[in-house]
Amino acid sequence: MKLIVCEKPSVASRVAQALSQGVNGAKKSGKITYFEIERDGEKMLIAPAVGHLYTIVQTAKQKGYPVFDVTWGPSHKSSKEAAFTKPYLDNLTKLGKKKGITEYINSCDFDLEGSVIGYNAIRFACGNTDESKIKRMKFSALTDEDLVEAYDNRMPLDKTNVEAGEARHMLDWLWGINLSRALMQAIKTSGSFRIMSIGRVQGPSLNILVKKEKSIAEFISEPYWELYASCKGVKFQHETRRFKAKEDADEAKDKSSKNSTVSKVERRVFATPSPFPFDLTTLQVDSYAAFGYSPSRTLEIAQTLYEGTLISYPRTASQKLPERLNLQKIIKEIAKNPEYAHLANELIHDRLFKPNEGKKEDAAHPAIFPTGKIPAKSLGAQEKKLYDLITKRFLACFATPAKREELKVALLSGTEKYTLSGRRTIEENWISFYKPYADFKETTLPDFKQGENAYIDKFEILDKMTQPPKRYTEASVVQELEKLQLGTKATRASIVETLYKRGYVEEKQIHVTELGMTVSSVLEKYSPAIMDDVLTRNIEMKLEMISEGGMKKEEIIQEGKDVLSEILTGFKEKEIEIGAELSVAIREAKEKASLLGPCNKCGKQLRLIIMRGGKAFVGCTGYPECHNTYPVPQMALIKPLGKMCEFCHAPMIKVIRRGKRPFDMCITVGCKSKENWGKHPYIKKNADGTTTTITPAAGTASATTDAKATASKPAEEKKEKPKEPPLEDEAPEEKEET
DNA sequence: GCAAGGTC
Repeated sequence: MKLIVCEKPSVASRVAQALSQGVNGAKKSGKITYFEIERDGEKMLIAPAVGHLYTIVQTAKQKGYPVFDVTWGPSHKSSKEAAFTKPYLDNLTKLGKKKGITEYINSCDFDLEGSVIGYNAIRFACGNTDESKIKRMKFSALTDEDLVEAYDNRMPLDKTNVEAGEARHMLDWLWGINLSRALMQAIKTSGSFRIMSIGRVQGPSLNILVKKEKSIAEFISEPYWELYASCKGVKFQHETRRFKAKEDADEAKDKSSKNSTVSKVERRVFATPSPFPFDLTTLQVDSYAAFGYSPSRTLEIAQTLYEGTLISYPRTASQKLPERLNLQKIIKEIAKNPEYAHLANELIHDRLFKPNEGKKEDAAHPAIFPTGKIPAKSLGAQEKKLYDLITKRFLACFATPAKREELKVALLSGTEKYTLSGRRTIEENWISFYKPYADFKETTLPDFKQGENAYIDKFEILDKMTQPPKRYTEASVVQELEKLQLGTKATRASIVETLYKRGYVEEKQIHVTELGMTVSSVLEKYSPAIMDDVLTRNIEMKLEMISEGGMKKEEIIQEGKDVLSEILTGFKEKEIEIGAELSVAIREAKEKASLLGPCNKCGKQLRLIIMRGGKAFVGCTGYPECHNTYPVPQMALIKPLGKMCEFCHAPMIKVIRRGKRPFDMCITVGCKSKENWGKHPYIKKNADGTTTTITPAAGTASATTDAKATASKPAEEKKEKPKEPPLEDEAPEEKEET
């Protein structure tokens, strides 16, 4: 009997199908599905992992740093978030105990992580210590042919890949945990506490943002002038786009004449190719642009669609859709959906079944595509939107290039030349498939003829200032990280999220906070390697040496420990100094997180106060002279927004509750701004366990027995309560931090 | 509690 371990459930099912030639063989072990099939007269078990089932843990229970002794332990024991891995691990343990297993086959993705996932599952979960019994399958597509071939030609255990992968895990842990602890320890010496982190990817990611912050701070805005001539209702700009001195613009204007001639009319038709299929990063960028969903939210929604078998695997870097996916059939399936029938039928009618592919590839997965299954009516609003984006994008890839026209007109006015250009779409083609997500500027110019006399109605000089470099958004950082090959397609979004969570960065147009700047400068001084992507390059090189057999894992890890040990010693010596520097930024961050704005009674600052028991309210920094207070929602994370309510002019706060949509409100009880909230009924939990649905507008209440209602609130908040925020889907994404 | 990397 053979046991095949796969990286994830969907692959286990594919492998089973391919190797059994269609016989299902699915078995249930609790919630887990594994497969028992027969091949060449031999029984085979095919079971899924769910990514890593094991993680690095430290060998001894020790709190400080440095810590260098680590080993593997079950993921589910290390964090609550990994609880979902336990049943998969248990299932492999159970199957591994079966008698008569002669061969264990690692059938995970063919990369370093896949080699580690499968190997750890086989040795730790299945309990096999005989390495000669382990084999490795290598495939780059999940087709029957590829899988059968990979099985027939299975390789011996790829031990060097496993070792390289292990080294990656260890080095990341050692660098990350030790330096994070060093930061926290330094802060403790100054009497504060704060969770800090830094790592091989976080460091350079923060660095990218810090560099931008510095370039903005150093930027000196300079004035410049633009000169325009209005003619036939459109504005021509002087060929000198930016005048550095007002006098020069004035002079050019003086040399111009209202009676001008059209000196050039140039028309050019050009093709705009249809878009590439979505890889994860591109999906995240477009989803951010279209809906404002953060990259990690987009991945979450995509994961839901994938689990509902509406779209293919979303964690892909591929921009290719191979023919074997049976694209024609998918398009025909989509044509059955009234929402997309007109688009899909157009492709079918014109026999357009070949997509315009991009360059990027992914060894394990094709680009993201809809499966053709028609979504249920009950699909959530956000899921529906993302599905729409993915489906229209998919269809647009097959459509023909758009035709656009560019028109350039030049005026000769006195001795001066003015130009104007505009672009418009002549044939939409793929653009009509990708509406409303395709966004092209359409400028239609009035008719101009070469040599014609054109009268200029007026000249205009505009004062302008040069603008600082644009800030990154979450989506554009993810894109930048991909360019620099930092992190992976599946982790980049969460890395950026971590920087927010640590308070190193803030706002949608990303600003680095004082804390982020200080962390960056401290590490730049004591451990510059962690802030530089050279560390990643270096580690990648070393890993390659391990997997090619030129170096041993132990050597590389020891080398890392030696370098790190020196850095940590230096850090420890300066702990108090570093702590003092960081604590200035932390105090500032804490204050910023609690101050709301001026008190309407005494003019001092209002402050969010959290009592020992966890109860929160807004008080005045002028206490005890000023007794002004406001209630705020309990069981919630409250963040000052730094702006005032337009109705009552009291400070606004953001309310973030576990498992709910964050919302903004002012702190005034019964403020006019909350009137509209009453449009939606809210559910109140009664003392007896029943719930009451209240529609504030009508003032009526009806009892129901829905047990899953919102938590009850303390007494003084009840006045504030009949005002649930609007349930609009359009609210931009917010981070949950509770 | 701290990383980065898989995945439901």
